[in-house]
Amino acid sequence: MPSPGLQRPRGTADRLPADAPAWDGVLRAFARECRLRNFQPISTPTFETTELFDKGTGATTDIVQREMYTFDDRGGDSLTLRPEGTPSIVRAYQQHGMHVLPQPVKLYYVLPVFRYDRPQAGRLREHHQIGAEALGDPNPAVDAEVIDLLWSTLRALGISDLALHVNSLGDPESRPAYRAALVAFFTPHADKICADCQQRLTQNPLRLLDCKKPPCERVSADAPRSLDYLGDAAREHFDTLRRLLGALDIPCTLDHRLARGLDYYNRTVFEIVPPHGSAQSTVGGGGRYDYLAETLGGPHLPGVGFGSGIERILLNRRRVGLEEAATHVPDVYVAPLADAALTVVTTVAAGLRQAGVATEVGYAAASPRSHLRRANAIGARVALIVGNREVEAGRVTLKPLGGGDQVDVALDDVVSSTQAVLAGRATGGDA
RNA sequence: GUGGGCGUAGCUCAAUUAGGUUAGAGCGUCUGGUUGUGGCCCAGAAGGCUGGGGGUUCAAGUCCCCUCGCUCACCCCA
Repeated sequence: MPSPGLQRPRGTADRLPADAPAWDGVLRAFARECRLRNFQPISTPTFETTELFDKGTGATTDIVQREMYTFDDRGGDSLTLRPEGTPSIVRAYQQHGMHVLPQPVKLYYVLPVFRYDRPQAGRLREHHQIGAEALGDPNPAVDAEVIDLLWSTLRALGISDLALHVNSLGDPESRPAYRAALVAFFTPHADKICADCQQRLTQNPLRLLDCKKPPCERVSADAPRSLDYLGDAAREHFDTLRRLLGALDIPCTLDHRLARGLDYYNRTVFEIVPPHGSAQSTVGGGGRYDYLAETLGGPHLPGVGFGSGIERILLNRRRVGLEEAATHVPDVYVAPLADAALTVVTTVAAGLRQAGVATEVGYAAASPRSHLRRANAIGARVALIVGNREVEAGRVTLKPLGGGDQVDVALDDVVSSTQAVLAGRATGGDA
């Protein structure tokens, strides 16, 4: 691997031509599911003011505390490579006055996100997410549609063994009571939980729930459940969501310990995970964030959305044994046998391309053997050979590479004859 | 951020039990196999400061240290 010279930065990946079909497949499936639900595409800058994430993502999150790529630009402004998509989308909603549009405003995006973390399988410092946000409507039917969008996309991609975990974190009014209950519950057990968790006890008690360490899990098994602290409205919201998920035939598991790592969630939180996944295997996750917009200094704006890692989706496609499509190859190869054929080759190729036929050319005169070897290696189905004989006669030799006799066609008929051969019809050329 | 494994041509791997001459092969690439015809086959070539740096030794791809990178687990997330 590391040959001399420059290497890409740690935790980044090159996406090579061979990877394109799989990647495009994800984007196409996602765009289709979005279109079917009237989600519209949006894209926002790769970097934003640091303040957006400090306030939006939340100062107590790991993301903000130790994972952001933050730098001062030459003008002295603090900027940050986005570590997630949601705050940018809410910011764009506010900045463009999308409250004048029919609500909810439903947006989707595909974007690179950056987090400084130790790379491992399924975890990169730059990864890519598909995501969607529905802004301006608090109804649980919107939550259901957002979850359905991600679920359906993954199903369309052939990954059918994933599990949906859901929970409700309640609203700001009920949160203090629940938080206090957690603290009251865990404090007597403080000596039995890990050091991290002891810190969480004061910093962010909700996160005590999803610690995977056995001692902590033992303790938290009997911990108070957020559902028991929900207000009537939040309870009804969650019940309706689960009913609608049932109507959509989306099986979901109630996970009392699902808390998510972002500060802004209220009510609905969800995650989609593979059957035997570990912590870093989450394929996608999201939730409702009705108070994020206010946190950013705007008017009240309910919202719900998700993000899902494209690299992890692809990992799961491979895990379940799905084959990816082959890369595109040209249909035709045009081969000059002599310098005098170069002009003809160029114009023939241009004519084919105008007719929509993918065409590769030989860029220099060479022997038929070497040209045909190359044509074969490239995967072309038809070779068009132009040598001195053809140039003089104003014709080209058309050779089907899958077998069959080669024919000699007039320059004016090259496009139609080639298309006929590609379509599997008789060539019509005179031999 | 914490711990473990690994690092030889573009790729997959070799390199004779405690180190020993010009580090090999297959695949791939390029060029040829007389006269204008591919796939198979044959031949040849290109391609490595053995990730990088330092150390031990008469001698290091092989041993030691550092560093970079990959990888696995933890953590966290997508």
